[in-house]
Amino acid sequence: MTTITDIARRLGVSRATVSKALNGAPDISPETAERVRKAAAEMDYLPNATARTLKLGRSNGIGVLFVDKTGSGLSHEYFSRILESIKSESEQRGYDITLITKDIGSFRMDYLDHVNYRRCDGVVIASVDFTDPSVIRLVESDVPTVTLDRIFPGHTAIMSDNATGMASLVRHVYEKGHRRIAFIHGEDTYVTQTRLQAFRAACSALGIPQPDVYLRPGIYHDTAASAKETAFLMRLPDPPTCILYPDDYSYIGGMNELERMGLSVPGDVSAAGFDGIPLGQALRPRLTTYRQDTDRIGRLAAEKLIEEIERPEEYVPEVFTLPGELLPGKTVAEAI
Amino acid sequence: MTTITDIARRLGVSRATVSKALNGAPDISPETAERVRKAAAEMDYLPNATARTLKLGRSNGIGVLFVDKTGSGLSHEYFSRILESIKSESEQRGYDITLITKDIGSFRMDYLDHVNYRRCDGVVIASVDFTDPSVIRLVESDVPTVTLDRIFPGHTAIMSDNATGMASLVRHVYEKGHRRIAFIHGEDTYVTQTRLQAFRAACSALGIPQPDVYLRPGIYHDTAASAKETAFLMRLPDPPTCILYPDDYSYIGGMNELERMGLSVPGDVSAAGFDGIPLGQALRPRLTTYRQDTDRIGRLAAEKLIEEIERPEEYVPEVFTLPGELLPGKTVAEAI
DNA sequence: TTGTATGCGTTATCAT
DNA sequence: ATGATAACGCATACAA
Repeated sequence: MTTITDIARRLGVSRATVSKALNGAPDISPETAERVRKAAAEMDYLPNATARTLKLGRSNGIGVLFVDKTGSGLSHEYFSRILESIKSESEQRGYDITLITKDIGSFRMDYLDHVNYRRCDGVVIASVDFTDPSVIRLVESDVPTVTLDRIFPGHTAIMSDNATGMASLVRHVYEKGHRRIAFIHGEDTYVTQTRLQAFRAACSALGIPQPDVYLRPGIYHDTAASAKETAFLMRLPDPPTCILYPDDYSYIGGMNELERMGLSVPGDVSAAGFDGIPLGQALRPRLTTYRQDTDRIGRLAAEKLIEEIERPEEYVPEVFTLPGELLPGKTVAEAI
Repeated sequence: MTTITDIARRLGVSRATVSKALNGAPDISPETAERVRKAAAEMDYLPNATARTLKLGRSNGIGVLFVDKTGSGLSHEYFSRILESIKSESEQRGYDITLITKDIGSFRMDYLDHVNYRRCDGVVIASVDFTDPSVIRLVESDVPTVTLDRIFPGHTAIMSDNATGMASLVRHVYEKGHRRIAFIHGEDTYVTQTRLQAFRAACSALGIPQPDVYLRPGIYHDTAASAKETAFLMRLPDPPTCILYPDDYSYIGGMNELERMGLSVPGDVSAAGFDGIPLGQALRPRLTTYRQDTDRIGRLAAEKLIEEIERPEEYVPEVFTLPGELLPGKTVAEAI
């Protein structure tokens, strides 16, 4: 672990000189700068992030907050893909990633405490309960934050285009001839509200009837809940001809339930998911769904967060809505 | 951000006293200790990890190295589940997690450099190319490491029981009557070698013929490679009646290829995967596979790593082999 | 029992 | 152009 002091000693110069040379300060002679750089390379010098952070109050690290209420956490394919893209974009820009949590060890802390404890320069907030006071406290602190799929006034948010996604799904199944469309939606979140609203608007615009009983409360990423609601829907006197699921993964629950009931997709009933994860595309019949652009979502989140960190004065918070694309599969048949 | 100095000032004591009181030093009077603790709580004091790390040379943070050659990285369900369990176990024990990479920003560094840069107390190494010199350098350094699915002499390794897994799969399909069993294996890694060896041993023990042409080189988590090898196998004059895939995910490639060829699973050919991820269990027919215990693997890795960090003298490296379980699905039919 | 002094590695200010 | 010095927040050896 060679330090700046080692280099200074070897070259017979002061530590200040070495530091300046390494950081490209203008008041160092080109020859000295070169000597220092050469020595640093030879001695495998690497700055100590800890010392630097202590001195500068900046860590060159960002925190990522990922708490999935269903407990599936990182293993939720949609979010792990986003994490992956946040990570690679951050690295390129010189930041590494720390996973943020509550209550690390015996320390009782909330998210903001953890962020301060590690001096994270900013945080990407994804997949959390946005009503959690700890989350609110973090967002309202002066730590730069970027939220995913949730808007906080005065902050940057990256939104997957849920409204357009839902609208295009409804239009798609409408064009296939469906008029009795049920929607199993996720628990009450901003995303869910957006989708519900878009669902209703699209149905109205197309003149599709909207019986209340076709709107079922499911849970994201929860196959049991979808199974239950699927059973409920199909036992209705007037069952839907198409069911929209909260997400691709939860469709599995419905799929299995339908099989149990002796119903085939899309022979007896059509279905569509949301997310566009590989899982859905691997199913047979291939799932009709709306693909969210996880790669761009993650990259943009990291990019904007780092912009805010590095140029706080010029930074203007914005809401970005990223389009996805309809992925027509084989689970929506022409309705009779 | 209140510091130890703020507390000292408010209480009219020295910073040393505050520090000692907070750390439960024995040479502080109970009353003083109590006063300090109370003030700290009131002032929302939280230690600054950076300063502490600089002083102590320990960060209370561990690094996690996760590089998937196929580029799927964290989005590989098997690994993201392990990461999730490493994370929750570490948190409980007072450590948080930094994702380790090469070349962060303009700094050219390898894994060990990154670990030193952040002063990680230890590293869990998973899913990497273990022949990469950067990985070797990290393992051979004196940073405590725990590897997953790969043994390095003198280090702790957590092994999923690949040998038993492969053996039980072979036995299972044998009992279903299969004698022409092909194995599409992953790229050449320790895990692959273990499975290949177990496959051969099991076949020998059961008296199953092993034509070389039934042993195909696939790639983990790569559907295209499995598709290609599947096509090859099924065009053989004497095609197998059962194909074992590198993992559940890559089976998808084979499944789709078989469908394209007009062959049904398990009607025309049987198949099995490896991993036991939800994806496989969601498929219809449900995939026969061997489930690896991601939860225990991750927890044990974190537990052992932290033991080594905290009690380096007493620590004895060990190799742990964690059993999984056969998950009989519907993709292996009784052979004629 | 408490306080003083020192240093961890770095950078920034101010002299020289 | 270079160097001496202080400071970031904390913990510890040693002094009082």
